[in-house]
Amino acid sequence: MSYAGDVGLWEQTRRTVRDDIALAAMDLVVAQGFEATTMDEIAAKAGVSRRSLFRYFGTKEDVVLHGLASTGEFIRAALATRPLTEAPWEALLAVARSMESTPGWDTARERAIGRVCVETPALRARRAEKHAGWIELIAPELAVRPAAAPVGQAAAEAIIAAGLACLDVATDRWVAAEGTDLATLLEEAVAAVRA
Amino acid sequence: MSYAGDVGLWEQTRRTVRDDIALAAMDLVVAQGFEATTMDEIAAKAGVSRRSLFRYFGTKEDVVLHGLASTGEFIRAALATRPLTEAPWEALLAVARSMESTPGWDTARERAIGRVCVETPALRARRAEKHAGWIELIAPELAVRPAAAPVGQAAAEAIIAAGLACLDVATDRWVAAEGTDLATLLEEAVAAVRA
DNA sequence: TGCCAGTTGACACTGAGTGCCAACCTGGCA
DNA sequence: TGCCAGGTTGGCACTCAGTGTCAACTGGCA
Repeated sequence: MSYAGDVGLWEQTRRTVRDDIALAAMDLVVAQGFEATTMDEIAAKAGVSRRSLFRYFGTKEDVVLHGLASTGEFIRAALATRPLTEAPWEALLAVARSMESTPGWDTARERAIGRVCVETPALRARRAEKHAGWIELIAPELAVRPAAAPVGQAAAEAIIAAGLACLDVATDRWVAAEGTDLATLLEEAVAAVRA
Repeated sequence: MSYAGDVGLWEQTRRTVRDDIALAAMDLVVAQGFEATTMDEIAAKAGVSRRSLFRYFGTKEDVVLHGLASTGEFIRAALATRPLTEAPWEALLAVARSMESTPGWDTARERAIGRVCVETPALRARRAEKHAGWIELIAPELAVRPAAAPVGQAAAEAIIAAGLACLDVATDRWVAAEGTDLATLLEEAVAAVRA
């Protein structure tokens, strides 16, 4: 297991280039929309060849959703730090609340991504696909809690899937209405589901 | 509001052609996989031009997921027949149980679609997209129940989103393991979420 | 200086999806 | 019967996402 920093100069450079590309792409997409932005434009703006762009990101959706790449692992890691006695839903909500105050969290950027997702079916779909990947990643971490009465793998998957569904509903509302914060909307959605 | 039959000869013919295309596509996809099947092959097998195929179905995913086209409306209509005193989750589960015994339900076909979805990210994504569309369709119907204590639109959306997430988890397990029926797996998932 | 491994950019190709247009029904009307 | 109007079909050309291939480049190392 390694920390983010000790991966050599090559990997470090690659990450910087990835971030630059994602940033350039976001500018273009916010300005002209996702469909109207071509990979050629993104490549040109990022100062990289079209072919290299496709080596950094497999699909156009992935460029815009770059910010979500490490979120699944973040949630899993954050979940591992919660006390084992905590029940699944409480642990998940605690992790969600902690995200907004984590270093690297950028509310404006998240909202921009959310907005683009709302108006672009292809991005919503890809985001859902990423969420599906998180389920398998997080479920084992959730299944062992609470230590006294562990839930099964199937139950853990269902809870996480439902939680992410609540997150999607909350995000839609968060993007649409200025003012309320995301964590509150998420808690309301979860409360409705558990009622 | 009109019944399925009274839509004129043209529309009837179109529907038949659509069904034929979807059937032909399913044969090819089950045999060779989704990615390896081209729209040209589907068009050829269905005896229609490539251009017309794209007029019947906007995307390749839609051809395979044709069976889900009317499911959202089916759920909404079935929900409308449930007693208004029933609580949201109970009404939804009752509708789900009723689906397997509805005319037109084909377990083998549903399982085949589920199997293809499991192994094809693009199809999972498109299916999730369809589910998202159902939420807006069904939420108003759910929000008015139970009549004594109606839930808000936001709460209704959260419940449906969570229910569909449970359905996805249940479907994955249903496809993977022969034997158990889908309704039972769904009930287990919902029970885990509500615990 | 020359070798090695990984990266880059150019080119060509496949396949999804779209706009356009001419040919073709089909039902209504003189 | 013949003609007209609206909608359907199929062919053609096009854009764009995504992939395979290969030659040229780059930094580290003996």
